[in-house]
Amino acid sequence: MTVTITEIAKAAGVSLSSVSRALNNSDHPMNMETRQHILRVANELGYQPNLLARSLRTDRTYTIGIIVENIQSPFIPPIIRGIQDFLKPAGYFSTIINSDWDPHIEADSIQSLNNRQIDGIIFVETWHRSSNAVQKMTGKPFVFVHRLFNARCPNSVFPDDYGGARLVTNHLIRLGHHRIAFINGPKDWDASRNRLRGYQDELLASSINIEPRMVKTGDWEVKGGYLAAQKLVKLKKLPTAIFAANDLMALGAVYAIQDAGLHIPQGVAVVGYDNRNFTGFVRPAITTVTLPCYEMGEASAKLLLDLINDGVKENEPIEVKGELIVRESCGANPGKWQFEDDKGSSAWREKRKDILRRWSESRSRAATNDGTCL
Amino acid sequence: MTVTITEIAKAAGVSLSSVSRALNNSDHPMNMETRQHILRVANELGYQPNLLARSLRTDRTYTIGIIVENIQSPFIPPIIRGIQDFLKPAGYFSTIINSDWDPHIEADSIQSLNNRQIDGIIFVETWHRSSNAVQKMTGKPFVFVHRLFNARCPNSVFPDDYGGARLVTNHLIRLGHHRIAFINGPKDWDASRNRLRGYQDELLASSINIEPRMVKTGDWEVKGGYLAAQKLVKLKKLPTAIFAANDLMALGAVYAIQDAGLHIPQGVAVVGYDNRNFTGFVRPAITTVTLPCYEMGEASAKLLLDLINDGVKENEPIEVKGELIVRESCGANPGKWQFEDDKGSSAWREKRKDILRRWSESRSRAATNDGTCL
DNA sequence: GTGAAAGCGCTAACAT
DNA sequence: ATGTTAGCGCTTTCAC
Repeated sequence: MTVTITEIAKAAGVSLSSVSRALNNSDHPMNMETRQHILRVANELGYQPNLLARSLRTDRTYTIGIIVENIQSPFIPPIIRGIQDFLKPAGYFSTIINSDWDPHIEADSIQSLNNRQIDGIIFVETWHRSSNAVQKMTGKPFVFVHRLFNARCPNSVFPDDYGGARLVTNHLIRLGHHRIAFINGPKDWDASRNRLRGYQDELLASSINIEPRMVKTGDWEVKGGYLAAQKLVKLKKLPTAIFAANDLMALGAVYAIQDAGLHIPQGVAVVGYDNRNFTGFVRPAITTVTLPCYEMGEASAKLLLDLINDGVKENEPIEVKGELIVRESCGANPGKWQFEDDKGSSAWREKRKDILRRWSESRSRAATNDGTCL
Repeated sequence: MTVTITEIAKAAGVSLSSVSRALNNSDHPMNMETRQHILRVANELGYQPNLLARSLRTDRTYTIGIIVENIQSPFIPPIIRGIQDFLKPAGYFSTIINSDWDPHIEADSIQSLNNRQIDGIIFVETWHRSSNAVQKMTGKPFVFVHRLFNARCPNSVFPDDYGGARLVTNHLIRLGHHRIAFINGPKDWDASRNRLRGYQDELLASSINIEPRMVKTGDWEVKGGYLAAQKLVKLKKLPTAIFAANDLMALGAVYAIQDAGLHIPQGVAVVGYDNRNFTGFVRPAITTVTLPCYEMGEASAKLLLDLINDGVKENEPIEVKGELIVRESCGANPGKWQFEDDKGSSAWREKRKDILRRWSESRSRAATNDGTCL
């Protein structure tokens, strides 16, 4: 018993087109009273538009596809949330697909999304060229966000890893460190290259020698950080600070330093990168730079919307800056540290205040829930 | 220049209906050769079906809605992944919406999803009755998964918190512990109630007295675990083991025990609950029980599919069991511990092997990428 | 076994 | 300012 505009037309004693015009707030000239009348009738009948039918006519679904590596990866959910928060006011929904790094799955996904007539696609954490797949896009716009290799391409959004690394290095130098070691990620990653460059350039800017033996390569994991730091701690001239290119390796470095009988930050200071959730509640809490996932999500959504609406084909790549989060492990906050809850990314924290208020309201309502459901 | 079945019909010299029948593998009787011919022509023309148009006719979109509290919450992504992995072979896509615990947002979301003619909805981590909202569902099936309060309702999937707590308590008793303390979550949560019951029943089953002073209430966060354990450590008769109702509180307990100058697990053993990612790489690595998110996702997807296809209205609630993950903090693995990577939930690990293989293949391809994109 | 035709619910020319 | 009509691309009854 779904009510259609035909029903409304009959009930209101007008034509289909008038109903359509009223409901869509069309700029076609129209009598204010009939419009009000139609709206009232639609409301009384409990009209719900069939967006499928509308989309079939208008060639716009207000749905985008988000193709991610794996929704369980740590950086993906905040990126998605940024996208969705930006897209929601514009009336867009999003369909999320995991590619598991598989070009075939990715190609199939693109095709399926196209068959569903989506308005555009955001690729999150991909790297390959998807050339075959993208050709099937039949002219729909698409955007890359946090592309892990060769990040700089048109219509893409990526983190300012170079700037973030300079932030960290500068912070350590200001704290008086001159012997700063660097534990990098695998060499072929853009993030590794850019963070290394930032580290080096900032040392140069302060006229500090870059010593190759102070730079080790890890694997992005705790273990790699541990092994690298173990070597650093055995150097004749000990580094006074270690900058790890991500938080997991920073944690590994912390362990290696502790196992060597040294204290953090007094013996060796440690800084990480990414602002993973655990950095706020491990001991010592780890100073780091945010990987601005939420903000990258927002930026990519904005970019896609521009592409959909304006038809500008090629935009400059967009670089999003991270923010230094000073905790215990760098030594800048001696004795001042308190536990930090496990509450997600930084731009998100702003939004969260509001949500927390609603949550507690809702909670009190739930407490009086009689236990039956529905 | 999109090609439609009309095009195909012309090119193949047959009627629309034949094309449709051929493409849909209809069971309508049909000449094998014409079918083959049509399929060939469709393929040559690069035909892509317009699923919107099909759905408008068939009243089935092969799309479901997933309404989550917040996609950034730790347990949500693995649940989503479980849902999507189960739904994918059946050809379903999913649209994800954040409700931020707000009943109004939830109601709006349900309405929007209905307007888009989705086939069903999975509610993830909700609790309120959504009564107004659900009435707008116009008969579409829906399922609750990991409902946080009053979990047991028809067509719902929830974790076996009771059984998990018994698993932990039994494990500790077998390790020789008799004085086992419990740090619970806030009292009004189902998870708190059920985990407490499991703890108590397992003690009773081993004829161990339940001492009220051994049970403290926390806030699910590191800080609450810390404060609760601080009190426990000051008791005249020290507990030899502390079971915290989640991993964050277990970590807080670890800190409190360490701050009291005791060792883990020799002085006091600690066990958590949930199997959060950090439990594998903090020191000591925390023994815990998995919250079976991925599996709950799968179960809820299966349930929804049954609801969509069979029209059975009310199914028994489904309880999903967790699994004990023995690490360092309980003392069962002295000296055997190695770093554990940050790699997500347990059922997921199985699937991951395959994916990792594809990743490395893909990586080598990426390494030879010339840097241009698209 | 094949084709003609109706219509899913809606929008947008094109009339009036 | 309102109404009539022709589709969007597809499935499915109904006729032959």
